Amino acid sequence: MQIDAFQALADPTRRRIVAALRLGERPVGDIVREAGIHQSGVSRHLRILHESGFVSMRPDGQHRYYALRPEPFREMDGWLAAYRSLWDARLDRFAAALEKRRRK
Amino acid sequence: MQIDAFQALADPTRRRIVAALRLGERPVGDIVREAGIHQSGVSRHLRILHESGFVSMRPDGQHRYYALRPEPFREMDGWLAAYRSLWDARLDRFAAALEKRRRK
DNA sequence: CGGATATATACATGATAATGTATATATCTG
DNA sequence: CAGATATATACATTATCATGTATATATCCG
Repeated sequence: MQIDAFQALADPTRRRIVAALRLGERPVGDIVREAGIHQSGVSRHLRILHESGFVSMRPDGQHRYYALRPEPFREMDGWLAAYRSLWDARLDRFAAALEKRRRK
Repeated sequence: MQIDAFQALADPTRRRIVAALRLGERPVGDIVREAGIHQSGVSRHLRILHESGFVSMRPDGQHRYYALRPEPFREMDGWLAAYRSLWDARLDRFAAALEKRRRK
């Protein structure tokens, strides 16, 4: 994996692609229509999203279906968790409770 | 504000700086010691973090104290929320409901 | 005032990254 | 097999970015 989750999301076009996959898997052609850049660029962005774990790929004939994968989102959420007390005291308490529960 | 929260966090050194501020405000000198790059680089990173809303600055004599601000973290959490059903078990039922709906 | 300390900025440089065009590869259809 | 369609990749170009060195600015202290 060449680049990390944060770097993968740094590019706005990649975030648009990720958003386009929110409702389920899509073939590249669909994504190109929403991305606003050339097909070759979308293909490269998809490779980066794949390498960084954000998407899976399922070939089907001449199509390739891309779909979101949960891991990097979990990772980002884990990173955010360390700062959650900064802005939401209630959530912090909730997280502590969850943590306690998980350890039982 | 020139760059967005995702771009601000894309750089590992900036994430190290953010981490160094987790326990409260620090003067630049402290941060330089933890950042692993030259003072001028830290200063530039702090400017970027400031412009993207991640840090506040409080001058005090010849020192400048930087501290984390909550807004961009909230923003990131809001972004993540749209994908939470992907991976958060508590939201599984919600996701299933959405899926069912989409197929109709 | 004058030197020391803390921080920011200008400049040059090397690295990385996003993009389009053109082309390659694979698969489908007749 | 031949053309059409879907996707990926090579290449060139341009823009952005991280970094160090050197210097500027501001504040402190004697």
